[in-house]
Amino acid sequence: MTQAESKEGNDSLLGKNAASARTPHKRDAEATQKRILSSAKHEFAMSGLAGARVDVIAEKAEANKRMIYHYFGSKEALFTKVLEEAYSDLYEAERKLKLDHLEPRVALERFVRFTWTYYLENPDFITLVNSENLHKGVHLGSSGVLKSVSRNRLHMLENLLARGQKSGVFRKGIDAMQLHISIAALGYYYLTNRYTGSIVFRCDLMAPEMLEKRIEFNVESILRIVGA
Amino acid sequence: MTQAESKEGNDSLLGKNAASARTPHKRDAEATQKRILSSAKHEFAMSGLAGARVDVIAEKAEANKRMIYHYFGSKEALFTKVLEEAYSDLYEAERKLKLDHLEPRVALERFVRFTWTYYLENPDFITLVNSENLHKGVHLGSSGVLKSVSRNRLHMLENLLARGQKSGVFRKGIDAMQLHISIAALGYYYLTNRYTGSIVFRCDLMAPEMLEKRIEFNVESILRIVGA
DNA sequence: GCTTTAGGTAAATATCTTGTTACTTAGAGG
DNA sequence: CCTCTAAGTAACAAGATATTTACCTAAAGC
Repeated sequence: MTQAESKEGNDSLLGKNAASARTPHKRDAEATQKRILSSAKHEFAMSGLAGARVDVIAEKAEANKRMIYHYFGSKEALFTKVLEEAYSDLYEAERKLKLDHLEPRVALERFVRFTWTYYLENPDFITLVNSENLHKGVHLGSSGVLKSVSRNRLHMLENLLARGQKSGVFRKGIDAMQLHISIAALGYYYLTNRYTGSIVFRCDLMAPEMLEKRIEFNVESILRIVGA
Repeated sequence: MTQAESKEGNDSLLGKNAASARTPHKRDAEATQKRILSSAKHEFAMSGLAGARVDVIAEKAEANKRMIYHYFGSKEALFTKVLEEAYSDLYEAERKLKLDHLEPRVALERFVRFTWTYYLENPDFITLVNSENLHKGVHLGSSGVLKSVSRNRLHMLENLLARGQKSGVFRKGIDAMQLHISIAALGYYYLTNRYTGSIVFRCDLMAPEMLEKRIEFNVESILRIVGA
């Protein structure tokens, strides 16, 4: 080693290969917080609150443990922030769905498919929610963010149901909350229990053709539940 | 200690308050293992694999940590055993359901209610399964027990569907596995996410009248899904 | 250029936690 | 009664782990 590292040479420490690890990050509070949040989301999703390691979160964020405490205060506060972001992201994606102008059955089907696809493409969301429920919701419970963000959570579905009932394609008396929960349930359960499910049913629940079968079953099921 | 307990005096497995905690247990390998398993089930269900503490498991079992390693080998092996037992218990309860002689729709409804009630009365089962899925099913995957126990898991439901199709009350082409998963999903999701759900929907999902509404919705949903 | 401050680093600390070791003793079988 | 095995206890070792402390330095504002 000639003189390769002049001053900030924070090399090997982590086993990553390319340049990104070498290049010390420019001082950028916002970027560092983002890296920490992203890393934390991944670690908490992978190992849960108790299983995740602050050291690993810092390392994967290419940041220092000290920064975690500087920006977030504690491991639990970081977990709370991660959860809030996860919910915000889902709600944001939901809001982008424009279902109001669609025929009710088409709109509902689209919502079912959206929910499924979101879970499929954001597996972290599911394990984070599971972790929070293991902890009895204490982090979200004391977080104003979720409460404000999840206001009118059922509005869209209520509108949809009302339109469908009016036009006669949906039956009357459907509870929007029960339906919302059911739409989530049919996808969430399948995906969150994909490992034990694959063992119990002796097949790969994550095989593409199995996923395909599942979403089609879910769409048909929900349409039958609301059908007039 | 007079002689109060003759020999198998395994007092209240858990929630003991006064004397029983003091009285040293008679030497009884089987009883000790049972106490450890029961305590471990509770702790793992409450805190997950990473969050549970071997010390606490031993203490609550009124046993010694050493005994855990003596009888089960490691924390993970104990977790595996707890899981195996949890699944066996569910399957055992399922087997006791005698649905063969019932009219298909009645039998199916009974199965939906059974599944719901089992989850409701055995909340440990849900969190244990969640924990195992967080760990990608590695413990059950390498356990011969579950594999042998869950053979023919769909047999009952397949029979039921066949009978209902024959008599015309169920439509044709229903996949027993998809239906089985859906029956579990509608109950499991609601209960496993009861904390975050109560926050998001601003109501107590565990209030008796809410539970009542949910199971009725689930029964109707499943019957609609299979309806001819 | 100089000062100040906020972004950043490394090492220390105090506490936990799993698993082990060395030891004690009940009680079954002779 | 005596012996020997297996149930049980308590204390320890080694390594993690969350959080803090002491320190450094880039770069923004003057």
